Amino acid sequence: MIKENLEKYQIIEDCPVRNVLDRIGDKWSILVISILGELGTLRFNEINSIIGNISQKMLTVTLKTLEADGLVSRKIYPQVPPRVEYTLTELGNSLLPSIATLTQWALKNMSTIKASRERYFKSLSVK
Amino acid sequence: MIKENLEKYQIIEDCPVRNVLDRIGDKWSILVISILGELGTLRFNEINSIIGNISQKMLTVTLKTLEADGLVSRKIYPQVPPRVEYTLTELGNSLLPSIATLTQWALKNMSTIKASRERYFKSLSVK
DNA sequence: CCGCATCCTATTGGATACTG
DNA sequence: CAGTATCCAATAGGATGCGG
Repeated sequence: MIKENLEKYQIIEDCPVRNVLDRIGDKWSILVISILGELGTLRFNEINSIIGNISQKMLTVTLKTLEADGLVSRKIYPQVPPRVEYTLTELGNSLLPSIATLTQWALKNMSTIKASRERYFKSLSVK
Repeated sequence: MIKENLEKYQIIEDCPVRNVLDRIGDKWSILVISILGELGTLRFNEINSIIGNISQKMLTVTLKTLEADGLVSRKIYPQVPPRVEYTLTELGNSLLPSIATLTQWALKNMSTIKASRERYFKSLSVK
């Protein structure tokens, strides 16, 4: 009864789901997508300011990865100093509902989870 | 117009969303939750077999973390050799729809994303 | 059977300095 | 302004061996 489920979950070559989720499962992608989804088009330093504690390097690689995956589009204005704007693509927008569902779940249950963690670690120190 | 959004996204102390999403954003949690969600109660080695390429250590820490967060319950049968069963809690079950939405999005769009990546890296090598 | 402990490697991500 | 390049620290995660 379990045998027939093996193939479904085993990562034979490269699991399609993990292949995609690994990307947005990093430290900043979901946050950047949420911000762009809510505020629309933003410049590099605007995103930087909004997040506040992201390093320039990580914002660069996050945006580059999202651009490579086709979730974010990048528009360069050929002027000095340069102006670069980022916007969600249609594909990026299609991801918003899923992310919203997930973050809402997180918001709703975070206090329960935190309490559970404390209870768990307290029970460990007793043993 | 951006100022009033600052506080919302800046990670002043610890962002509640990231605090929770960091956990399920690791390599195995979503997979384990999906498997338990679909197959119900499973023993340690059953999950191990179904995934196939997970190390024993990582399955242990993944299950322990999910248990600490209250997403998975652990039942020990006091016998030799030991028998330990894992099941989603109600909280764990409540996460299933969100995960399903996300994985369905991933499945639906993975080919598009893969194509986008190839196009992107091909355009890089041209420059 | 179900782990835990240890060691080791690879990857992630931050800090800093520099460029068009 | 919008990056790139380099170095470094922290963490994640795999391999192996042992134990109840």
